[in-house]
Amino acid sequence: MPELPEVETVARSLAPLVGRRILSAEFRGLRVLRGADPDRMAASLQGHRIAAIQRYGKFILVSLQGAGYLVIHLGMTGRVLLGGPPGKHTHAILTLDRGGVLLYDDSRQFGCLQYSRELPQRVQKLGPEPLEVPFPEFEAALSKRKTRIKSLLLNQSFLRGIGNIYADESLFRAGLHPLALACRIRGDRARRLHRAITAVLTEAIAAGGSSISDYVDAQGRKGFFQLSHRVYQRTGEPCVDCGAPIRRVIVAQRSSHFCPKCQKR
DNA sequence: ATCGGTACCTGCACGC
DNA sequence: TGCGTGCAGGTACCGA
Repeated sequence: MPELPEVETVARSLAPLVGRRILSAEFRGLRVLRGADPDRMAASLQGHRIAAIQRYGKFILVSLQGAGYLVIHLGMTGRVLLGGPPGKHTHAILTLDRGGVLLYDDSRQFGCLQYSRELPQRVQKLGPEPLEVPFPEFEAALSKRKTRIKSLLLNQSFLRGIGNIYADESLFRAGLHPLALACRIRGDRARRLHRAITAVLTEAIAAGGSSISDYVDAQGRKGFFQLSHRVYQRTGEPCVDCGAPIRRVIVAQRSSHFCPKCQKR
């Protein structure tokens, strides 16, 4: 499900939980706890009030008043839902005051929930926010990487929050081939990429993200940015700009969709 | 220090 | 109907 725009949408939809108290926590699927003890985790959460909920890259940070963080990553299929009956893939149930219930669902279990006093290492070492990184810093970072641009955009220590959809869509808008070498993208081409990333992410957030299969926010609402995808999962369909069939190649073990005419190395 | 390749899971669409 | 295959928004870890 979740890249920056989807996680941002989910985090925003959790806003009604700020100020509420966690009465209890129950964990079923233990894989999403990544080895943490479910009883200790529940004890760490119990009784604390939610001070803030924010997105950080693809993570959701739930700040507990004076008591650390509940750190949530949605993986590929994670969903956070306010209320509703628990299902086959419900791994966590948080009971809140005033009758609130927060469920964590995740069929593939690539996501995780973690309690931590400080921000965990893997969160701290993420790169800058794509919507905040200034162009000179972005260009300088590009110049130091010998890898292909598609791989680099997926690397969370380069920028935090971009995933497969928005990498492909950004490269299309910038007119850059996914296999282009990052260190050779300079000047005008770098500028175009920086602008494309900003535009794509901003538009996607405004659309509530992309609902590819069953992604919904915490209140069950779908996003509609999938209607604006120009290359992602459009293999064989005509390019919206030139009509050439969109092609698919594997880069960094992930599908890359691009227009062979509009996107140059 | 940086790369690419592999592993981890379940569900779905497709062809036979 | 059922089975095998390939594919899917993710990251962690390994060895080169």
